[in-house]
Amino acid sequence: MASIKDVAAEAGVSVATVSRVLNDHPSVSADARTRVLAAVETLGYRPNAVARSLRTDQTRTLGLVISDVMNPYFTELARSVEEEARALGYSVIIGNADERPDLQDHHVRTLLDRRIDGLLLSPTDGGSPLMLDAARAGTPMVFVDRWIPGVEVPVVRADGQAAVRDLVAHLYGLGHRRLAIIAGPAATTTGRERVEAFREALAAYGLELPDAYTGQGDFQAESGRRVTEGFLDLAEPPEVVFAADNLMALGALDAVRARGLRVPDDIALAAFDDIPWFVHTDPPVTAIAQPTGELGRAAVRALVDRIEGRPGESVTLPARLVVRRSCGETPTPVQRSTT
Amino acid sequence: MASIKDVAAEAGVSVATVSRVLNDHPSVSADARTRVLAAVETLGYRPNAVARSLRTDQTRTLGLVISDVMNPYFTELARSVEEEARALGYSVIIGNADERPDLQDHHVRTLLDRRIDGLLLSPTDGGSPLMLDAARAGTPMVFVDRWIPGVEVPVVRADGQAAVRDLVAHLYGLGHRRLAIIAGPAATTTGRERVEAFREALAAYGLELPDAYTGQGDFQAESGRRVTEGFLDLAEPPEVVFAADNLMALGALDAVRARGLRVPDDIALAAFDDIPWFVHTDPPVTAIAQPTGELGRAAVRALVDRIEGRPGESVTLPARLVVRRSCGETPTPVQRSTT
DNA sequence: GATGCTCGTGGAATCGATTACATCGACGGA
DNA sequence: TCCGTCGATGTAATCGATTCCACGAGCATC
Repeated sequence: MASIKDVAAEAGVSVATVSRVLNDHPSVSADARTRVLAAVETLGYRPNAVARSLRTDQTRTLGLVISDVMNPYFTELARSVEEEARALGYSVIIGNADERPDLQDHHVRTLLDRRIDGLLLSPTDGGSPLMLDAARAGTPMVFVDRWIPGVEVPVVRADGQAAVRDLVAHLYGLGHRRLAIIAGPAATTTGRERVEAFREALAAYGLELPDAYTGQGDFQAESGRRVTEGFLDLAEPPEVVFAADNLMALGALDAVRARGLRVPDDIALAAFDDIPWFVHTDPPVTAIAQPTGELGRAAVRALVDRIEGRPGESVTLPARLVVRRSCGETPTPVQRSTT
Repeated sequence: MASIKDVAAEAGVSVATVSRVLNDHPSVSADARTRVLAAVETLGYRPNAVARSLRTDQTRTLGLVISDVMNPYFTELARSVEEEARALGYSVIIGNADERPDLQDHHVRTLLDRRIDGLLLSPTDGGSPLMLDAARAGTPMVFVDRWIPGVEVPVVRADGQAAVRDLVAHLYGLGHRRLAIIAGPAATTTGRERVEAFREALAAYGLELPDAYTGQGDFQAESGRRVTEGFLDLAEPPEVVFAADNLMALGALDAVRARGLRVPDDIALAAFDDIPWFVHTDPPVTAIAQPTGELGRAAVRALVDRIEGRPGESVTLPARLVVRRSCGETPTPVQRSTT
């Protein structure tokens, strides 16, 4: 592959001049410029990003470590992150942690080794020493969706509290009283928050959330299935199951179907995170939708702000309830949108 | 950030020795080794991958440019690619082309600039000059899923012909005679092949595939919706719509639902690419499943073979039909699996 | 005791860029 | 005419690693 030296030789100038042309530095003669450009053309020269990064100490690359690529929510997040980053002149390297702390650490380490300019994280757990060290060492960092309390890093997330209240109102209105939740891992903020929001919303109606109705999931489909089976085995099964993410909802659907039962007649279902397929499931699933694209874009903006020396602010956007038919037919819907 | 020089100073040896310890070169004394390791530990030193790549001319990184991350099929492919690559000691940088040739070129260019060791491509179109040049210049390359005829590059793909024949047999057996297809872009191999396989399978039953029943889609949901609406507007609409990928099937489902019609009573639906949600759609969708994980792994193995100087072979794996209920109830199923 | 290994080590070149500094010619003002 | 300034350019240092080559010590062989 042609290097800057070859271009310099071809154009009959020094490498410094070539570099100046490429980075359009002002003091270069029109003549030199055209000769260099011609040489670049004939040689098909492309600057070596590796060498450039070594010298300038910046890679114009962002690292994004997400908990699970197979989760449509995170896929969409990743997509919007890449789009916004591209618009701002950055590339993105995605690391998939698969909800495994060890994999998460692996990716953070590789990204750091590659000297990415900044890190976008949606932590799987409470934060490994590695991550904490990186934050302390001043690596530009931003948390998306999930975060780690006590770390001085901007957080970009959706607030689901109001939407969960709307959901509970909707369920109560339909006559449901025994409500259960499939929770996410307690090590994650979203895992804890969603249970808490649910519990508080129930309390407003004088309802309890007994331990038997609090299943421990891990944001993966399989756990949703397992927990739902547990619920169905109870002497008094819940009337509604609220899955804390879309994959666990899929698992719940599997479990219900495997028993030959029907949603919502035998048991109702609602989920956190809305995805296109929920419109077409049997029945369409009532869900809490996050402004995923906005979150991704805001996170990138915050991170790039940090990288380029500006403050970089936390952002919290509201989630909203999307009512469909999985909790029963609504006479007068609480519905705010049907998208 | 600590560099190799700092480690050398701390350990009281030269940088050459540090480098030897890090790359466990044989001729290093036990004493030097322990001192270096201790220094690495106290400084929290991590080798700079950028500098290393510049010197060694290898990044231990693979580029993967896929047509659309939001498509669950490609997401799964990306995931298995990353897994296998990691097992072989490589990282993966994913570029999402969103079915847009310009974006595809953008990603190929950026990846090449970063001097990735090899490129995994699922081309959106017939191949830009950039891609063709890269292939000719000897960049290790492998095509996955889709490929470009006439380019000397291994291809890893699924062969759907037999499965499409099984599908048509199934449809014919259910009494369907007017079969339509939502095709992918003619610029892609999968776009063309699936139509051809369908047409041939129909011919075996003495059926035609009229132009009116061949809708032009682009592998995105919106096009599936548009084409399906066109079909439904025909004086004699088809009895079955076969979508050439899962997103267009989603669009078709949208269109059918929007008219207040039902699958399969009013119109039957089948899709290429099976995804977990198809089990839970209303009704569950009959689909042709590719061995996605296997494809991803085989592609990585072929690419790494190329990179490391071994031949690197093309691989073709069979796809298989998964019968569900979207084409009508089956008395005696052709079904081979129900996963 | 000289010769020739092997082993451990350090010095220095190198990868391909960017950029500080030096140089040189032209030009304008005094 | 002379000097200062500015614009265009080249030389060389630098980023952080790897690796070739040289060198000295220790040891076996003859």
